[in-house]
Amino acid sequence: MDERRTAAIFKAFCDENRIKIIKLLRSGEKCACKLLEEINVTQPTLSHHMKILCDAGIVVGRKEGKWTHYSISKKGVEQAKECLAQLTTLDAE
Amino acid sequence: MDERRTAAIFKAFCDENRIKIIKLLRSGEKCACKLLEEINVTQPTLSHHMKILCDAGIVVGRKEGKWTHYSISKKGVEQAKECLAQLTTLDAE
DNA sequence: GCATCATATAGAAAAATGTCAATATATTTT
DNA sequence: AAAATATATTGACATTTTTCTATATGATGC
Repeated sequence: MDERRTAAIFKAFCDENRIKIIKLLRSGEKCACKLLEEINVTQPTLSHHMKILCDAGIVVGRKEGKWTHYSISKKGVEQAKECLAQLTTLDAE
Repeated sequence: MDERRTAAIFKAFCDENRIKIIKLLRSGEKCACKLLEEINVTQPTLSHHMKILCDAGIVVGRKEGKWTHYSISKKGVEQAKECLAQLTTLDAE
């Protein structure tokens, strides 16, 4: 995995508002309007953060009518964990 | 773990130069001057990144005479892994 | 003590990121 | 079709981060 992609993945976790969003999604899928009620930013700012979280692969959005439902991506989380493990494992000597 | 601390931990992994530094340390402890040879930044910039990595707990510095030897902190890495796991595990229903 | 080497700190400039107001798009409802 | 609702995009501004130059600190060797 290249450095640029690794950085993009972990950008999901290096902003306090995004961490709050991820924590909210631990209890299950939520639509953007529900998330908006719970974090103290405007709607365009939330939309911006959701894009970064989706680009990182940590969150997925599911469109249904006029709503977008967001949830934590099990697959994305696994990739992040693997990436972290690979990055921090010492080389065999 | 609070959001501010979580963000500080993952800041270690969201800059391309810091990821390069971590990768260099996978082969074992290295002094700052050795790292400086391998990444394309000035000495004060390297020093700045090393501070962020140390604050995140991912890297530790060991002073020996005029050198500082940096290495990956097994403990810090474990904490980061736990933090990531906790953050991304769905709540029990 | 003075010169040298390795690293850290201070301060400024440049680049990236987070934020908001305004507006666009797409869907549903009336 | 028009109004209302949910979300995305645009563009501007503020803050934060990254980077540099210059300088300071601290250790070693003469």
